Amino acid sequence: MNTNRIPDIIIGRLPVYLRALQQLSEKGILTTSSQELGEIIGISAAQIRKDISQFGEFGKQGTGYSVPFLIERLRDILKVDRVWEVVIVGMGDIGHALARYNGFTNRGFRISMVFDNDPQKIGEKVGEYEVLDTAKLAEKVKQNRIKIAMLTVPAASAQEIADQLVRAGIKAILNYAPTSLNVPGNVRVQYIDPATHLQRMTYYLD
Amino acid sequence: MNTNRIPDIIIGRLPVYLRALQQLSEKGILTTSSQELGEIIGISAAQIRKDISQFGEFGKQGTGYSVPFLIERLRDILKVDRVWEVVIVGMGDIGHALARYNGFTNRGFRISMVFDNDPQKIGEKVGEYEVLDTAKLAEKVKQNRIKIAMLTVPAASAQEIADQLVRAGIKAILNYAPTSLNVPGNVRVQYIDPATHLQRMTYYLD
DNA sequence: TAGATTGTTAATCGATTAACAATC
DNA sequence: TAGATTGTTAATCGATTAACAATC
Repeated sequence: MNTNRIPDIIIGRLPVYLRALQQLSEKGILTTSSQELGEIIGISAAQIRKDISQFGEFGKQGTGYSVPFLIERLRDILKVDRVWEVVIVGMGDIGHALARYNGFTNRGFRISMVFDNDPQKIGEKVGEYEVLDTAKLAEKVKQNRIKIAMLTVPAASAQEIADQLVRAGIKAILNYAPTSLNVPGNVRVQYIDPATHLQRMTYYLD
Repeated sequence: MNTNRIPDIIIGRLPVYLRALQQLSEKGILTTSSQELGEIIGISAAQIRKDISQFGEFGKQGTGYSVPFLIERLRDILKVDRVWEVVIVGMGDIGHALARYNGFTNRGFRISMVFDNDPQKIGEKVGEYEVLDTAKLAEKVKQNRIKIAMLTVPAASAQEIADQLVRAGIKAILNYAPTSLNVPGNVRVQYIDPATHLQRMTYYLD
C-alpha cells in the first residue's frame, strides 16, 4: 500500500469505478476482476489495479475483487459513506431538474435547500422544497454548515454567488453556469456545461 | 506550427479557452494575453501558449492575442464555425431543461428533434419541439444525417438507446444517464453525471 | 527605444502500460 | 494441482513547466 498523496486524476476515476460496481451489485454479482471492470468502463485492467492498489490490497489473486467489499472501501475513501447536504442556487429549468432528480439517493448526497432571487419563485414549491430567497443564502449555509453547492444561475451572476458561497463556508461547487469561477485553493469546483462538452467532440467529426 | 496528432487533453481545453474569449469579446475587449487568459481560467500561461501554438502562430510578441481572431481560429479548429443539429432522447426533467436551454446558440449547436417513448409525452410540446416517438429515432436520425445526440434516458435503457443511435450514424453522444456506455472507437462519448462529479470533490472535504 | 509577450526548447514531472512473481 | 488474477516494478510514454531568444 502506498500512503502518499493520491493524484487527482485517480480520485476522478474512483466514482466511475464505484458506479460500475454498484450496477454489478444490483445485478447480484458478488465478484469481479480488473479486466471485467475495465471492459465495462472502457479503461485498461492494469490502470484499475494500479488505482485501487493506492489505497490497500483489496483483491485476491486468482479470484479478483469482492463487489460489496470494494464498494464499501470506495465509499469510505470518497467519503460518500455518509450523506452530504447540498444546496442548489438558481431555480431555472436546470435547478428545477436537479431538485427533482432522484439520482443522488444512495450516492452520498441529499438536496437540503434550494434558492432563487426571483420574487415570483420565492416561496413556491419545487419537488419537496420551498424556494428560499437567495438573500438568505449565506445565513442558511452557515447555519447548517453546508459544504457543497450546485450553482445553476446565469453566467453573469455566477462569480458573485460563488463568492458568497465561499464566504459562507462552501468547499465544493458543482458549476452549471457556463463560465469559469475564481475560488480559493481550498475550494473545489467541477464544471458541467453541455456546450463545452459537445465542443470537445466536434473536433473529431468530419 | 506542429501539425502532428493533437492530444485529446489539449482539445478538451480549447472549448474552455473559447468560452473565456467570447466572454472577453462580449465586454468589448479586443486583445488578451496568455497570462490574462490563464488567470481567468485558472491554468498556467505557458500551457495556454503551448496549446494554442499546436495549431499555428496566432499571437504577436509584445501584444498578445487578438480576441476576435483567436475566437475565429478556435471555432474553426473545433468545427463549431457551423451549426450542428442535435437530438435529445428522453424527455424527463433533464431532457426538458436541455430542450429549453438557450445556451447552445452561438456555440455551434441547435436542438433538432426531441424523443421519448412515453405515450403520454409523445406529441406534446416542449419548448418549440413536439416530442417524437423513440420508435422513430433511428429513421429520423438517418434521414437528417444527424451526428450528435444528448442522452437523457434512465440508466437501464441508456446502452440500448446508444446502440440504436450508433447504428443510425450518431458519432458523438453527451450521456446524462449515470452509466458507462460501450460504443465503437469512432464514436465519442462525454459523461455528465452530477453525483459522479460531486463524489470527485468529497474526497477532499473533511 | 524599452517593455511586453509570444513560440519553442529542454528539463522536469507525472501517468500509463507491460510484464511477471506471488498466491489464491 | 492448474488456472486465474492480483499487486507491483520497471519501462515507456506523455504532459507540464521554466526559461529565454525572438520580435512586436
